[in-house]
Amino acid sequence: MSKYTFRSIEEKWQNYWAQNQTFAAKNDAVGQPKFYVLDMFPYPSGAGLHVGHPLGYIASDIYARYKRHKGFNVLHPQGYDSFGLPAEQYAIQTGQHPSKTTQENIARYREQLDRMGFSFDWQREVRTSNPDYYRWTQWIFIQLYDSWYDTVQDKARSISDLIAIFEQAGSGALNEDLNAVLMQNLPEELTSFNAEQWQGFTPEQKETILSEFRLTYLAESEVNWCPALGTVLANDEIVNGVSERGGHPVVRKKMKQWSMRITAYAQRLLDGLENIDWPEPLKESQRHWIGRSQGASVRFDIKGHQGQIEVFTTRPDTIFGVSFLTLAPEHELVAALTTPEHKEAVEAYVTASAQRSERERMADVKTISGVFTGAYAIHPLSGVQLPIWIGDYVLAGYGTGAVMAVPCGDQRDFDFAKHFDLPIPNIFKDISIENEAYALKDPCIIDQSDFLSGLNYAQACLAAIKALEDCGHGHGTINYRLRDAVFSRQRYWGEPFPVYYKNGMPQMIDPEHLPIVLPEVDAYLPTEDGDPPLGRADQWAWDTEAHCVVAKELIDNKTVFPLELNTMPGWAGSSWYFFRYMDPNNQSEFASAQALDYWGSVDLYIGGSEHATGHLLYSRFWVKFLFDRGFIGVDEPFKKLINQGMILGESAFVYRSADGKQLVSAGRIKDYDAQILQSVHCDVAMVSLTNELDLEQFVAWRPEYNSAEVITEADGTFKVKREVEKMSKSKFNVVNPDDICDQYGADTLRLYEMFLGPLEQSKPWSTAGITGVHGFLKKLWKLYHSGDVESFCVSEQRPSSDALKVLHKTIKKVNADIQEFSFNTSVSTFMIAANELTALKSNQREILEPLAVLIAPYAPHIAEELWALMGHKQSIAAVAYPEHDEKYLVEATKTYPISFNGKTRFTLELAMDLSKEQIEAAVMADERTIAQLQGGTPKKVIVVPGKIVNIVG
RNA sequence: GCAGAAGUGGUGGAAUUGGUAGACACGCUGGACUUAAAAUCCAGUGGACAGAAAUGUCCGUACGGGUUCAAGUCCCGUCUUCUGUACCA
Repeated sequence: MSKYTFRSIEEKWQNYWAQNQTFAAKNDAVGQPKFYVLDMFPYPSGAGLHVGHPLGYIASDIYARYKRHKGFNVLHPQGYDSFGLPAEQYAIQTGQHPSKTTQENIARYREQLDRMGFSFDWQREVRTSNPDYYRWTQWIFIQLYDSWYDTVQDKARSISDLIAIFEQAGSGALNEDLNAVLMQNLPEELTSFNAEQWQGFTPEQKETILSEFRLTYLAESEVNWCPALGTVLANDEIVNGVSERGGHPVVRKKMKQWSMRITAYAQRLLDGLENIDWPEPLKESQRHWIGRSQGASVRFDIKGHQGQIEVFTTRPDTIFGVSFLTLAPEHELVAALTTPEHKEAVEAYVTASAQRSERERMADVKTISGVFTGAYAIHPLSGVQLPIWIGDYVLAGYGTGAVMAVPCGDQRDFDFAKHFDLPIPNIFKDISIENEAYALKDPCIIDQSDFLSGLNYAQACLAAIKALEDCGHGHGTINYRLRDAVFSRQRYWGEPFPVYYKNGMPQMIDPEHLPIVLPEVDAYLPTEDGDPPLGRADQWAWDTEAHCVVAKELIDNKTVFPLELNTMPGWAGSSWYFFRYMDPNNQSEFASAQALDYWGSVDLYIGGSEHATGHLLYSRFWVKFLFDRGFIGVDEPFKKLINQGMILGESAFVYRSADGKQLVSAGRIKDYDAQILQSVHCDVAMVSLTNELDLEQFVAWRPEYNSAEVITEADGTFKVKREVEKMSKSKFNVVNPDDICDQYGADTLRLYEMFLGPLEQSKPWSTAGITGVHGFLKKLWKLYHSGDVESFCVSEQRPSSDALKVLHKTIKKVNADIQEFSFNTSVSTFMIAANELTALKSNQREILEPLAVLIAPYAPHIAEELWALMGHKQSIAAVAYPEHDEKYLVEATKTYPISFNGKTRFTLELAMDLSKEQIEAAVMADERTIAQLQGGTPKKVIVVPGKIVNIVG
């Protein structure tokens, strides 16, 4: 009866927690502090969970349980990021509806998660593909569409405010930044208008202007289009200019797509990083992604031409070092500028670089290429004529797609100038630019630069900007690398847009008629015309009278209109899900003000670092937007973030000869020419802990080796070679947590995953050490049991001071460890405690009750069982976490009374813990120090066994 | 190239943040129990040298310097490995 039967214990308590709603969070806990612990929710893939997935969940669960013991009202929910590509790919191949696949996968995930004893509040589960959920994703989209960013108040406001401004005062009421927006993309007649002119614009003209301000807008943007596959590909789906799957050619194609104006928030996204507790590397990569650089915008007039070329530079101090301009091949002025005699060469160059993929261009940085346009720009300060070149080292996507080339100060400009034999004026005093450009800003003086000569970098920048502003050819500015985010996907399995088109203009559907539910289609592929999969839906038109989705054939462009065919990207649903957990069943709002106010932001967020510039940036953007518009009260979603490391797999390789006729054991490969041997993955399930392969199983799995000659080790075994790789189905190195739970139990799995090493570090999975952790749990169990029959036995006697010391030492360490997220060392601490208490044969209630609570966050099942055996009726989850008492830890203090020569007493503060005997021996042994000791009471005495090293004070 | 993190026994990893390096665990070796195996328990386990033994001495935290009574920890330089990112003007 009383062996540690983990299977039945774990099942019992998992059922108990589910039935009693032990971990339900309250939205109205008066007077109780709240704590919100969140995991990055998973995409439910068909492969199920492997042992790497739970690592972060175990850590967050320990913390959540710990906080409950500490008296917090803890919100610890879980859900699914259930829109996504794999389910759609599977649908394309099999015709099975992605929603069915997704539901099956979720069921499997849930089963696996339940076995590990997580304290999730499942009442609050959310799924991004659920219409009740994406209804609010659509709602947020509409709010973004109905908003603009006011750079004066530095926040998003309703678009109706902007319309009111235009109606009252026209575009003149806008500040400089906002006016610049008007100048950028609009036809000239719309760039400046007064109130009457605004009133006179057609609705289309008004909309064209407004869409320059809306936080989500339709724009022509470039995509990677693969005609053969009939779909758009992401950058990482393209390898060497052809599609990863099938190797079909990919072209860049402009398509009308929704974009998110995240650039409006660039500065605030940067500033916000200062106030959140995130790992520095992750903040660093967000900073880099946002890529703020300060400099100047300079406009060059063009000889014999109307327009201007605008460039961005971080070095306005080098303005007199400019010897030519370079445009990106895609620059809009290229065609207009090029003189007839250079037309042919320029066109050839532009076509050639258009055919090179972006990746190719980036990879190939060494080759210098370019072509002269025949046109000249006028230097705004000196009036000198500067040749205008085209070069593909200038990127269309950064800055203005044009640079002022300063060969003496920039290595790329220098190389370009050398290659095409362009002048390289030196504007740095006493610095040689014979062989390379001088790119440093600091210890140099500007020379040969008119009024800038003699100034240093900072002075020259200010003076140059002032001069440019005075002559109307530039101004100081800040440039960001961050681009607006394309928000349309030509896919089926994503949120439909709440948008229909009236005369080609997008219209939002009234939020009260949401959700717009994903329609049925006959296949999950694009249409023959290249429309996205939603183009196949029959029921896909909007009836503006009945306010519902109707059949496409009813479209009459009077009351029934076509709906948007794109869907939203994966990050749409994941950018706000953490708010939905607060009030998951709300039918009238995405969450109630009361719930949002109570829970605020996520106190602790645990997940992988791969989301640094995706999910974690977009979420911050949406949260700041929702904050601006007054829907929520916080402007950062995640106060503290921890990246758990990845658990890697240990792949196993079998060596075979190239013709497959021989299999060679790992220890014998040195006898063979390495050239002719190949390694192939084999399933780790067929390999023992000593790397021995079960050949029978292997041959059954791979019958092609049925007749192969097997070269074994001397002892007749066949060994594989191990290598650490990412865990993946295709590498046959996946370890399923279910198997571990079957063999050792969930508590062992939880402790072992923590024991493997620091949470934030990546580490290979190896089952080798798991028996140690399992043995510890058995030892713990035995502490509460006695005798040969191992019956439950806890003594009511007072424990010894040694036992109390062990307990309080453990309490102190574990409390400190949890607060620092060093879960690995607290597992060791538990093991030490169990060893010491076993040695002391200490089984008193006063020791064993706190011990059970202490371990409950880590190994909740066994803790609950022991707690119940000790006669408690309520779950251990509600018990206060033990606090240590210093009085049991006397030896940890560093103050010792010392007497020698029979009479004198001193109180010494020591640099390390030593016994009284050791200190006295040291004092007596060191005659040199006795005089010093007699002179007063030293502050600090450095003692190592046997001698005193130093006395301070 | 740039940025960030790291380098400790056969292995995973500890080290109170400057105080006896190698906790804890795996593995290995020996022992107890057993007909035997498994399980369990006990002991040993960084290296070298000396000793029958307890024990002692020296060397040891990637490498080379430095600061300090004292350095895995702090400073300078070098090497290596990961992880991002990249013609960013």
